[in-house]
Amino acid sequence: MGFLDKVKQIDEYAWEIPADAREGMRVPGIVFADREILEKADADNALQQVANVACLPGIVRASMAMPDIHWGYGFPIGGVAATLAEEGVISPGGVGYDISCGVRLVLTSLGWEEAKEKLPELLDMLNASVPKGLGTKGRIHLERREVERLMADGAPELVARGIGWEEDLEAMEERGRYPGADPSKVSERAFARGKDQVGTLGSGNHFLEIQVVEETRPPAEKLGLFEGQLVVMVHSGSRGLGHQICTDYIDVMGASIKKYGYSLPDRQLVCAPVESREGRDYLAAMACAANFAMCNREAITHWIRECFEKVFRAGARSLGMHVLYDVSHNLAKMEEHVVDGKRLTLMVHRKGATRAFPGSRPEVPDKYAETGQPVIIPGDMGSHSYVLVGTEEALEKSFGSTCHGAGRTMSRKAAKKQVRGEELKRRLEGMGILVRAAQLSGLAEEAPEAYKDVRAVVQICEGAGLSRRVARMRPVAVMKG
DNA sequence: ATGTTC
Repeated sequence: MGFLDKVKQIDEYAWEIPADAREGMRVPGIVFADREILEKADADNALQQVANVACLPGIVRASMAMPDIHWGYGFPIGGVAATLAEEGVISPGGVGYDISCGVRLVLTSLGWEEAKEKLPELLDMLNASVPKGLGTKGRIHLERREVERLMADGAPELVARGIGWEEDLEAMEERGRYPGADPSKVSERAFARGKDQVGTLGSGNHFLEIQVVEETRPPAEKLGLFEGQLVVMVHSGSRGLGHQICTDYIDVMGASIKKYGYSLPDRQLVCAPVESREGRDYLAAMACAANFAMCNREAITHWIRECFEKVFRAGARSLGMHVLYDVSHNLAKMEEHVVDGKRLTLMVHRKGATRAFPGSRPEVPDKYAETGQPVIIPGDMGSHSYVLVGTEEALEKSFGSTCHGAGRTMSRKAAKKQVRGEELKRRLEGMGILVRAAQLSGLAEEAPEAYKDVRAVVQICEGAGLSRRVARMRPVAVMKG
């Protein structure tokens, strides 16, 4: 606490923590927020974390945070930090425990009016088809070598096995294959935790939701979105695999920190040079988790399509079940950016922040060259979700990044104490939202009141120019671990 | 987020 008096307002939605706010800061902090969010972030010690991250070796321009900022391990959730690829560091805490946690949106050509009668049947079938909850095993059983291939080669390998469609790859970052993955850098323990978890939802804030598109604006039509449309949102990550990889490399880098002579304000910021044995090994393992997470969401998509085919008695292709896009909001990526007029190769850490590139970037699929990259923003259970698109302004202001969701405002523990799962389920059903939860206590942790207002978060991102709203969806059915 | 304190 106590950073608020040092913060300077830059414009309506941007605040600067000057580089002299604490010892060791190499760059300022920039937080995209309104006053209310800023004050909460300070009370949460998250502003302090923004300032801490500004001390990382090789960080450029600023340590940033999106309006869904809240306290996290070392780095704030909602944080963006770019370090020089040659002289800077990579830090597992800047990616997070759930490596490549992300969201995808599966479209349909169905209108809500024609589909709503089938909703309970559909939800029950999805509930029976997609494994969920803590410690869950999946339906795909693979030999060790096969899992290694998924980690090394990503979603194309899964598609080659008949799970998912070839065209889905165009709707995934890196075409479903994060480069540089090396399964030999993944520990046996990480391997053991992840190997049976391909195609599982998980728990916590991970969910599968059926939603109805409520309001659209251009270029919605170009993205295949229309008002009244039934869509499916999937939020999941790399499960036990990513968690263990993060744990392993926090240990590895904790042991090597002295060797590199870094003095950091928080032990949780452990890191190693991008160009070091430890840094390269982490990135090779992180890439495995990224590929695993994309395969996870792709396998879940496969079962979603199967359920729709059974319930609507039509092929998934004729039901228009294309993937709009699959975003990862916990990842570090090597990207080129212009900083102070110089083109630099940077390691961009996004932790609870989403890449939001304009169509001009080579990373964006050709089909989105005109519209910009779709960004999928889940709200909390009782509220809306959004489709945004990336902007040129985001590239200039935030290394092409925007928010990732509403952001917690209450700890899981506090939410559990305050909300009863049974009551919440009834409340949501009273709002016309069907609920299937593996555990009612898990539902309570994710209660709407434990989150910020996603509308405000998205509005700030748009107001700051970091992305533009294209569609708003309301949930009609939610499935949680 | 997470075989929820190996």
